[in-house]
Amino acid sequence: MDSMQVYRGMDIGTAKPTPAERAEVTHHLIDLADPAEDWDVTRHQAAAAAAVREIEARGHRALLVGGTGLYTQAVVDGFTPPGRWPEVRAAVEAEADTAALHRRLGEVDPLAATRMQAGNRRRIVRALEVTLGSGRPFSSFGPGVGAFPPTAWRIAGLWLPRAVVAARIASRLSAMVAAGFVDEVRTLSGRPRGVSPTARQALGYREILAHLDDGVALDVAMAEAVRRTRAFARRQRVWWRRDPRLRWYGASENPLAVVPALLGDWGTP
RNA sequence: GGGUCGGUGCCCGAGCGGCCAAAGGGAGCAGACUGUAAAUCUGCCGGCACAGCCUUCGGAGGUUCAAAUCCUCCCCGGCCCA
Repeated sequence: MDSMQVYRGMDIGTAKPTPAERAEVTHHLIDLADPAEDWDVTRHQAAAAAAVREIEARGHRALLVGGTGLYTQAVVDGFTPPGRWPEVRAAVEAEADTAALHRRLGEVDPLAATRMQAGNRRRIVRALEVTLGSGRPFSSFGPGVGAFPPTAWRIAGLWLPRAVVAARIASRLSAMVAAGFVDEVRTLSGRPRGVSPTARQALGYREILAHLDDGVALDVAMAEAVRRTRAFARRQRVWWRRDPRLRWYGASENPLAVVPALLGDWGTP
């Protein structure tokens, strides 16, 4: 349920499970959207909820696998993200000074203002959009991502030495390129409907698009993709490290080494 | 052998007498986060007994109140001539 595997045609670069793997274990939340569409937490949450219902109706247990912190936690904790107010947003966007926007947020929703960093324009704009658009403070829509309420889900994290993670990221990308990643992106960018802003920022895709469209050398693009993927891995660690409900499982080299311990903990209901 | 351009903190790379422990990237580290989240954003980043002190800008000398910045020699690279 990685956030980018929902896109049809984005297979190699998202490490989408193969047809053989999917025949063995049913995977959900895959190929749900056209690359020209935007995908977001709400859609993701709805799709995940539907999948879980379906799985449990079959008497099975659902496994939520993925590294996108917000998306996964939105499912686990049942976030209820507020709606959208495009006109309000446009008006807010007109103010170029991010610091001024943050001050404004401090006036209309002080709590929200403390929850986000003064330079993070994207988040500040969204909070203002919601507060001004709905007439309710953005912060009233939920306790924030640090509440960690009790949950029926069991949460596990896989922890590998950083050098191992780095090496795996680099070799994984090389393997993807060898498997035709560049051609996949070429096909994608040639599509008449284009690639949505959300889809085009996927790890590896953004860099290969830059190679294809802007003449960035392939090796430079790949190095950037590796760099950004490592940064993402770091953000995954940071996201989950603060969640006291999560239990880490460590392996020194091969992540599969963790399976026995995991099954040991999960075997009993 | 001659000429020339260069050697800067973990890496790349600015600086070109004082305002320089030295711009800016990268890496690394620590974080933020309820509709772009594989996104976006913040802090730290020579050492220490830390409003100060110490050790850094290839090496050794020198000039100066003061040098990463100027001079001399040496070492090491790139390019050009031989």
